[in-house]
This record gives sequence, structure tokens and C-alpha cells, in this order.
Amino acid sequence: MNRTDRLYAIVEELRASAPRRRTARELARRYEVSVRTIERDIAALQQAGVPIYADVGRRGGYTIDKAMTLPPLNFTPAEAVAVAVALGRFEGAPFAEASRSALAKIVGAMPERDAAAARELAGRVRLMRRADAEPARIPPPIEQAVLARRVLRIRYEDRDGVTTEREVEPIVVTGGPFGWYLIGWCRLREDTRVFRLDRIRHAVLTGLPAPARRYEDSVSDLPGHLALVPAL
DNA sequence: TTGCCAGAACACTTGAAGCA
DNA sequence: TGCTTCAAGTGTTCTGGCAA
Repeated sequence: MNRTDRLYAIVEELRASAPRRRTARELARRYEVSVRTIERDIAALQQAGVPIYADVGRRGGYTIDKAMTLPPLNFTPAEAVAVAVALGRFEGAPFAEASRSALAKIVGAMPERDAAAARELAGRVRLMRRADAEPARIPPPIEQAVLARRVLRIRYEDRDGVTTEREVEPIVVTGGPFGWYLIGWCRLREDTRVFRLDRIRHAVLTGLPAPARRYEDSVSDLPGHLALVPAL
């Protein structure tokens, strides 16, 4: 095992056994090197910013701050396509750009062979969409309002063509086969209202903080055959 | 880059000594 | 007898130097 492999292995060993301490002697036996070599490796990792801590004394040893590390994220081609399918639900939806960049990062981090396999597999998986459906364009203020929990000022045109100005406290954004909707507390109606995004003619972020409202406490009159599923 | 050596520092355990 | 204190011993990491 070369040094680079050993450095990775030590981090993984400490991460897997955390919070139990591992002594330099244990690690030396494990990787068939001297204790001094392990100590140098630990020092190199610490210098590189890996949160490894040494406890001296009889029951001492090395531990790693598990909260500061992540396990290696290795996606199989099928897992990558599953993520892509899930993100596909967001096409033309809020956070669409973030979805695209997240997917690009995942594929970019995969070995080229797996990435190619994922692309090939993705070519055999298609999402169905209504042909006449215009991809919704979500105004950035709505994304921001949901993200930062801020009050929105919108100009909304209802089904009868009547336009009203409203201040809305966003609760959730939801999407489905019929389009995308903003569910929020309407200060004009003093009640929870569902707004079709394609009927929102204008939206401005007010900067006013919106009170945290739980979706379950705010919406109770969905048709029985409909259920809103959290995005994550 | 790795192995070996030596000494320092630290924390814990153990056992002896002192005391009520 | 039981409790407390303290020194010695032990096990560990840390650091520096040297050689292969």
C-alpha cells in the first residue's frame, strides 16, 4: 500500500471506529508500518486540515471528529440515474438551476467509466410530460421567498381573470401533472391559499420575515386522492 | 519516504504510607 | 478497618535527529 492509499485508509479507519480511539500501535500493525510512520501520517493529515485529535495517556489514541467528515460518496450508475430521475421532477420548477448543477457535480465526481454507464442508462429512461405543457418559469423572487422565508408581494390573476395585489407568506411550493403551485398564507384573505405559478403576473420580495408555518397545520382541504410528498 | 532511537510530557493505575 | 494522599510504574503521543 502506498502512502496516499494509507492516508485515505487511516481517515476511513478512524471515521468508522469513531468515537473509539485507535492507538498508533494498532494502526501500525494494521497497515504493517512503524508507529513512527503512522505518527507522521497523522501529522500530515492534521496539517491538511483533517480533524484528527490525539489523546495522550494510558487510554489515549487518535480520534477523528466524525461531524467534520463525510463518507466517500460513490454512486453506482443506477443510483446516479435515480437521482437524475428525481431531479427531473424539478424541470422548469423552483431550484431547477440548482438541480442541474447538483447533478453535474454528482456525475463529475464519478469515475469516467461509471459516468458513461450512467449516461447510457439514462438514455434508456425517459420521463413523460404533457406535450402541451409549457415548462413553468418560476420567478426568482418566489424561489428566494421560499428559501429565505420572506413575505412575497404578488399580482395574481384568478380563474375569472380578476387581478389582485396580495402579500403572501410562503409555506410550500408544490408541483404535479397540472403545474406548479405556491401554497401560502394570504394576508388579503387572511387564510391559506393556493396560487398557480403561471397566474402570478408579478412577484416582488418584500424582505419582511414570514412566520414559520407548518404545511400540515395550514392545509387540510386537499382532495382525498391527492397527497403532497416532501421533496427530500 | 520510511524506520529506528531517545527523551519529554501527559494521564492513568497501582500500591504503600499515613491518619482518623 | 476504611479512607485519603502520594510516589512509582506504565502506556501513550510528541518531537527531533539520523540513516537507508
